[in-house]
Amino acid sequence: MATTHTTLPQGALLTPGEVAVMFRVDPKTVTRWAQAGKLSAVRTLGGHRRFHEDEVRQLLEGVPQQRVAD
Amino acid sequence: MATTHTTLPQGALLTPGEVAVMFRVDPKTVTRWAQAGKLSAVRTLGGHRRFHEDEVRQLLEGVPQQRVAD
DNA sequence: AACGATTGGGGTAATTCGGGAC
DNA sequence: CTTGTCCGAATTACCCCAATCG
Repeated sequence: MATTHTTLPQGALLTPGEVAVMFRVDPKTVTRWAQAGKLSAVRTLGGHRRFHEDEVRQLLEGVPQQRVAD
Repeated sequence: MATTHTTLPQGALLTPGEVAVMFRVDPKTVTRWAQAGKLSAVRTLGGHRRFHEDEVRQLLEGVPQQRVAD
């Protein structure tokens, strides 16, 4: 397979379980974050969520986000 | 406005493995999507499946019909 | 024809979903 | 107000091995 393929415009995707491990929370909590719009989610054709690794990493590193209310 | 896509130029074809990477799923899962009719598949003469890059990209961006908020 | 890598088909674990309550 | 756990049902992941791909 050649490496000159334009197949990943975004980046890697993470499963809910992987994100849960990174944040040390329950996968269900990650789901709630997605439902609350705090996390962007891509859906598989079966309805499962996949999260952008870049976004998760930024949130983990404490990159300044936009607070709703303080 | 209507479109002039009576005969869309068939873009590149993707292998099950490539589609699997894009969705962060197992290649077998992509096969099941094809069997379920959720994905249009082109068959090689040997029976292997190939998928339309355009269709896959659309599904990734989540634009089946109407989906704004989650 | 031979080769490594991928795919297909089948079966069986492991995740995830969704709702709802505590 | 957020998080973790419970449940049933659906989806997905990993195991095998034969066939196809390039």
